[in-house]
Amino acid sequence: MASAAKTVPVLGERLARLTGTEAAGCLPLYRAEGRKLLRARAFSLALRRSKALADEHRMLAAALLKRRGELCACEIQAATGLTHATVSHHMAVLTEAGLVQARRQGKWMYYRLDDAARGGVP
Amino acid sequence: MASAAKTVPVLGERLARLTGTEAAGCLPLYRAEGRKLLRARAFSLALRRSKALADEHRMLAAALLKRRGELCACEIQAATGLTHATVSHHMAVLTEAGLVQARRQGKWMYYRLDDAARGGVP
DNA sequence: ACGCCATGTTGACCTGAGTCTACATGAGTA
DNA sequence: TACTCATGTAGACTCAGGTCAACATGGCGT
Repeated sequence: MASAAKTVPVLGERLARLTGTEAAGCLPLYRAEGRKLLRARAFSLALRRSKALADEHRMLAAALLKRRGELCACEIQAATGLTHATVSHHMAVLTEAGLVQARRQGKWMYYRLDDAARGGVP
Repeated sequence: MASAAKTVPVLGERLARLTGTEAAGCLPLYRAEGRKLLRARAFSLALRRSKALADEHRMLAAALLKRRGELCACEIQAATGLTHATVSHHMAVLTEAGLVQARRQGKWMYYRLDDAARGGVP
């Protein structure tokens, strides 16, 4: 891009002035540190969990599970006022993020909060 | 809606069968518990924080701040590879959520992670 | 005062995600 | 086996939000 070719050297000079290092080398150093963090396993796990709890209804379901211990899908549907399809979608997101464990008993599906996820849920 | 008028009584019967309570009364009970949780201050705070960390670049900025202690806006820009406008927007979101504190020194703007926010950031 | 530089703000665009209806699946039951 | 019920899945729609270019603000030096 033309914008990248224009802004990047300027930013490099600013960083060189700020850190006292060589202008050509300091910019890739910052980028490398950022990319390394993005690839870390702990990073992607924390991001998945934050994204899973970044919805009002999912956070509500998690908070209910924290209080009640275990709830049926239809109970969560009643508490949230959503369609059963939407509830199923939300619970799948929470389960895939490792925040909720699902258990099937006959026709009913029971969910409970994973112990590792109690922090972050009010 | 016609859908609400149709699905709500059925759901009430299911819940009554599940909990052993009266069909007419148990559905509003679940809804009331949900609404009460949604209004709680701790709930909205936790939701704001999760939403603030539910973005790859904001989580990256928070993780960098956790390691470096304090960073200039242009350093975060270099590490994320974003425009300065986008970085400013993200840092405002983190600041409003109470996860990051901003400090102005001359022309530069320094950010650092709030102590209460270290959990949840990898 | 004037100009430069680092950052904040605005407006528009566009992708992603929450939501619903409709249909599919799977478990219990007659 | 056929029927019913609870839940999962697919596709479409809609809107919040991430992104950038352009402009505005505010601090420092000359």
